[in-house]
Amino acid sequence: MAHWLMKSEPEEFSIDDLAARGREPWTGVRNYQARNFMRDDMRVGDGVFFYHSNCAVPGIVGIARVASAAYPDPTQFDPQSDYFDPKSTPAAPRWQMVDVAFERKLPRTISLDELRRHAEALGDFPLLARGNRLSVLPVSDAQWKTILALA
DNA sequence: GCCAACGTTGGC
DNA sequence: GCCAACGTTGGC
Repeated sequence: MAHWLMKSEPEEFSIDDLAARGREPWTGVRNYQARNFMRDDMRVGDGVFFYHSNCAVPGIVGIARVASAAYPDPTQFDPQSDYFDPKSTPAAPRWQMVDVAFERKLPRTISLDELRRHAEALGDFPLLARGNRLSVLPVSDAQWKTILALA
């Protein structure tokens, strides 16, 4: 079973929003590397760290699960959507996504700052890499355990 | 709001 | 196929 970290801006969609909805299509990923992780490597049941980005205290706030195989993100075909991609067509969709299901909220936020303080234990963790901007990234078994133990 | 990092676009 | 310009991400 693989593990992942997925970023969301809490003003757009927070862990509380996911808790309220139960399950949510992960729309709006427009980065090929992130898409490829969802399309090629994610499996139903994989664990996901839900990360709040672009906010007062960025960090991991909860646990979710991959709840579907990848399928085309409908927002790419919708001219009204912020995520509309005029170069994409239903016959040849560019962007894929998965559904994500709420599992639990962590008792407290494991902040980016705290994660940095455990950089050594976390080893090669892409979230902590300089200039990292990926919104979907892999988490190793060891990293998953290390981070869960912090909560 | 600033700006560093970095991905994408498009002219050549 | 190079690379400058531009847009976006996301921490601060």
